[in-house]
Amino acid sequence: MKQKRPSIKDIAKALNVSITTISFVLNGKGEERKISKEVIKKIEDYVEEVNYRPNQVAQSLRTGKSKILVFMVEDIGNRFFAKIARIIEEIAYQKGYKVLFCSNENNDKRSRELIRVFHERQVDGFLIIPSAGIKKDIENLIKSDIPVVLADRYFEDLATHQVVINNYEAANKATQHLIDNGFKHPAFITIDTQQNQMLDRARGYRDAVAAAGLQSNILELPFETIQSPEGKQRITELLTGSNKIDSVFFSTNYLTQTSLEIIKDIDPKLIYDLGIVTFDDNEFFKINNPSITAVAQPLQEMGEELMRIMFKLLKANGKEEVPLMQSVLHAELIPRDSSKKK
Amino acid sequence: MKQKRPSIKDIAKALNVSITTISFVLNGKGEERKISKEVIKKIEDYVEEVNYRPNQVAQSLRTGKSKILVFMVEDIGNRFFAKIARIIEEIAYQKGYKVLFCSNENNDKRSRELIRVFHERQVDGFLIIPSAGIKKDIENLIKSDIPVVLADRYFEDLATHQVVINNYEAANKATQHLIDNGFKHPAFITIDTQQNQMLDRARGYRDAVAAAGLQSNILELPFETIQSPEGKQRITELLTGSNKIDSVFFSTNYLTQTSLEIIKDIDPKLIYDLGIVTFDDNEFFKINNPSITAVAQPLQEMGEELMRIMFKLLKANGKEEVPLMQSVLHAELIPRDSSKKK
DNA sequence: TATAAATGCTAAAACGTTTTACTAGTTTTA
DNA sequence: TAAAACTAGTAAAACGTTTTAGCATTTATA
Repeated sequence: MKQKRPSIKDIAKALNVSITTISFVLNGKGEERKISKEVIKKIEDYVEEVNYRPNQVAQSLRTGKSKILVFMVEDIGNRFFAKIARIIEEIAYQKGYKVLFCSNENNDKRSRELIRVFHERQVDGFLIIPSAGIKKDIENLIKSDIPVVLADRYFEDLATHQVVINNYEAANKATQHLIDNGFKHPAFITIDTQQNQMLDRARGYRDAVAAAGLQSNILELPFETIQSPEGKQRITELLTGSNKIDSVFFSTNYLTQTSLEIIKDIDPKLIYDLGIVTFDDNEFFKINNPSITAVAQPLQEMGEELMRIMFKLLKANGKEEVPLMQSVLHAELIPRDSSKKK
Repeated sequence: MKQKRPSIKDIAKALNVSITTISFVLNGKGEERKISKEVIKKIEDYVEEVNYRPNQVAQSLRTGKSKILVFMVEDIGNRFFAKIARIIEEIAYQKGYKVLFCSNENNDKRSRELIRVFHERQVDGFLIIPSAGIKKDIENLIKSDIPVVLADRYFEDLATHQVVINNYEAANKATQHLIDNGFKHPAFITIDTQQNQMLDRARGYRDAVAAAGLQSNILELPFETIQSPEGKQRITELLTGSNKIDSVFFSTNYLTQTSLEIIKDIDPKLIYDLGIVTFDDNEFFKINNPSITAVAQPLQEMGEELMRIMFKLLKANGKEEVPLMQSVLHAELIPRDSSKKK
């Protein structure tokens, strides 16, 4: 028979002290509240003996704190997000926090719904990779005095704590790298979005191309069409079209994945001729033939920085004013074979 | 100024009805409890108007239910787990459940700690990919009448609800596939563990090799050493050693990844000669040169099945006895170029 | 016409904590 | 030696729900 977990009340009865005293002792306020050594000892021993654990739900109700953070990403199944999630989980765990992950599918409605649900659940803080249209919701969240840190992207005219990378510079260098290696017609494949990280990458590409006096060639695909026949058709057209390109820079990992499949379908040899650079590294890029040049985001650092800021906010506790914390980390270009001129 | 969220008490005051009545109406028991149409309407309208949402922590405290499930995996950053996580998240979401993911690093102590923490947090159910030494803990968890479903592996002499795949058969076929394709010396690289899914895969390999009258050649690496120089050294030895092997079957994705790196390091051409089959598919296997033959686990189906069982258990609610639910799903061999005899 | 049943609602306990305000006794201070 | 301060606690409210038991009225029944 499943016996009930002991509550603080049971302990009080067993030891013949008040609930209050026990609570003080358990929260390390024994000394401060002048509880005698003996009583402290007695309580601690008994708690140990019956393996008492405070009911955290009751604690949450009383204190309004849940020790739960939310990390909202586009898709937890995507390597980029999953890796950061793992890092965040680890850091949170060490400080006694749990992390709820959720995927917004880059969809505003879904994002909104998730924010609402978790806000109700009294989570202590939000780490968010925002979809494009939820500025207002983020704003409201911040107004309600709950810690919020954005990652990967942000909103132009909304002051938020955030951790991003130098997208412009990284994209610029990556494009430059192709040009330096002798490619004359680098194309850029990206998604059609107003998200600033993508816009920055596009700017980086455009400026590099312009600086070299070359022609810019950008293909923007709507997010939803990437896996669809239509999206694939457009990529195929770019790769095989009359507008002779000799290299491609992909703005994000799922575009790379889809496109590499297409490249293989069109002509298995094509990958050896085409110059390729992609945003977001992957273990298999090193292994691939040819190995794939990538802009590697500093995942570990991003996770650490996000949590550093989050803990600052949690500590400030909505009481003291905290200065805006905005970090720009540096992505690293990892040159491999795919960007060598053949 | 951050105004407080309205509580049921505030509504009671505003509408001049009792808290009880409101609670009944909100929980859809209005009719049943003979609350008049007008009062129901009044309450519903007002709730809508002030956008009232019940405090879920208070609900949890009172009901003992949290609407939170835990999915414990080896490493949420690993593709296999991340993909299932995504599927589970989606299904849970539709039924109003949230999912807490956590990584046990294949470590018993960590697993134990996580189970304890979440049990205290009153989560409603556990989906667990167990590390090898936590049988006792799983047993206790089940005894405490909380829904538990194991995935990917299970314990020989513990009756649990579970979803696994036909590891023996899948490994057997994969090995057979190499043999059928003309490879005479297939090796098997796996991790040194007592986890039954791995033992089954090893058996599958061994039996296939024996049936063909060939020599079995197994390399077992301790989990911790896989990324270490020592582990790499042993893989290198197997691949280059005197014991001439012509093909390899990898028992799990991280072994494949590490090994492919090593193969590339040893000799970039080697991958074209060596026969390769791996457990766990990956988007990049299709793209790779040569494309890599893989045993693809039915991720979608696994997630769905896990949740189907979980919801059955949640519905039974510890009251009624439920029959043991154990599913064996079928992994599919996807033949690609890496297993063709050159 | 008295009683039983149905109607429409509410008071209050309970879930398990934290925290504020208090007390009774002892010691120190002026 | 009376007042102040300290010691070692405790009682009870509060967090926001759900749920049991019950209470007036009104309606149906015998």
